[in-house]
Amino acid sequence: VKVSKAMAAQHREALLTAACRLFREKGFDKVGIAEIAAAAGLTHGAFYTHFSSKEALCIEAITAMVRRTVEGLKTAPALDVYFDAYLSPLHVLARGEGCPFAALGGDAVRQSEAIRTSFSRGVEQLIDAFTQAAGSDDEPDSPARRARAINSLALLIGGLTLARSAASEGLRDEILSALRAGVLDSS
Amino acid sequence: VKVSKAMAAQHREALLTAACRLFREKGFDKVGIAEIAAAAGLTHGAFYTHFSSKEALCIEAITAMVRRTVEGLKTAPALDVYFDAYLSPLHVLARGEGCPFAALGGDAVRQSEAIRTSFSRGVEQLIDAFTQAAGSDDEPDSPARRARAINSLALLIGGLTLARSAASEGLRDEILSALRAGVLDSS
DNA sequence: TGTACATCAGTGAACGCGCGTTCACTGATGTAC
DNA sequence: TGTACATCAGTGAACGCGCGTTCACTGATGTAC
Repeated sequence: VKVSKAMAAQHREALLTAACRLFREKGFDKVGIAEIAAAAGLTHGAFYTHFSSKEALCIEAITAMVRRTVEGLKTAPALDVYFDAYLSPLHVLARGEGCPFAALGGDAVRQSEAIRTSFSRGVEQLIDAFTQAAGSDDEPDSPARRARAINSLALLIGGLTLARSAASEGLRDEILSALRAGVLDSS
Repeated sequence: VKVSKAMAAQHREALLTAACRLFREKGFDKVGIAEIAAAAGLTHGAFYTHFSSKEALCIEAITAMVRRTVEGLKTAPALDVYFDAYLSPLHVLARGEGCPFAALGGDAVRQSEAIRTSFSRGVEQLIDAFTQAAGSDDEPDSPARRARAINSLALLIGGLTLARSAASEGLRDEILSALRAGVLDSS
């Protein structure tokens, strides 16, 4: 059942989009090719006409998620709004659409070297983007500013991880509140 | 091949110890029963005379790792020494012996409800212990002090996750340095 | 513009593999006499 | 203290299952005439 080139390109995008969501929801290892293909409305066999292997998909998915995250940072209205949205119950629940670094940071370290490398490149891009977003426009990028950006990122990622580990809403909201208050102090 | 009760108890401990190390190194899903049993010097069949299932082992392992982490916090000499050790290249590399929350926080959320519950209890205990460790002895536990403890934990866990994601030593050490400097400011 | 045909996106059966778990069996332990 | 025997920790083959990947096949696409 051949399909028009436009349709095929759409299928490829659908596979990639589904992978980005499912990987963040369940981790790289707990998502199968068949599941991703089904989410894109295809069967598992079709997957291999678009990607050479699961590893290749992982790498493309990481690149895509990082790109979107970095773009989101660049177009963010104000950093305190970004912080509040990041440290919100909504973000805690919406793993599949949320920060790829919080969702997959622990996972990526244990994958193949190619995946770790592409994830690491993502971290570099994230730090760069955050350093730019966190400074005033006239001030030049300084090591101190970069260090502050790294601290903020660590707080956000660690905070979201902690909040997601909380089984009760009470604990979750206490963690989120403490972090939102804490972020204000350090900025 | 029956074995003395003392030997059997030793084998149980060896299974639990091996599981704690391997889970932190590879995550819950990428470690098999056979691998854990082999690390303890047994075959996979013997595993089931000590634990009813892999899930039961995961829960016991989480409890054991949390207990040790909390004890380590209570007997820590000084908090800034603890921070420096936590944010060291050694801790980045020694995943199998390091902080279970940084190693498994992202993983635990995706496991069964029983595992998530026991992990969440661990987070509560960690926050309690850290709140106690971070305050001066005369001052009573206040909500503000608890909130500061949560912020410190988020910074440590997020920072270690970021540092572990770095593929190059340069990036890793930059992240660790930025965090060690940042922790001083907020304490 | 119509027709004949090569291309190739998608299908679904099949593969080898590793997993968690079960179970009949073994033989040292430790107890009852 | 010695002996006979029930217990049970440990072994290894076997199970069902889901995984990533392959491949012969299908039939609509899009091109060559």
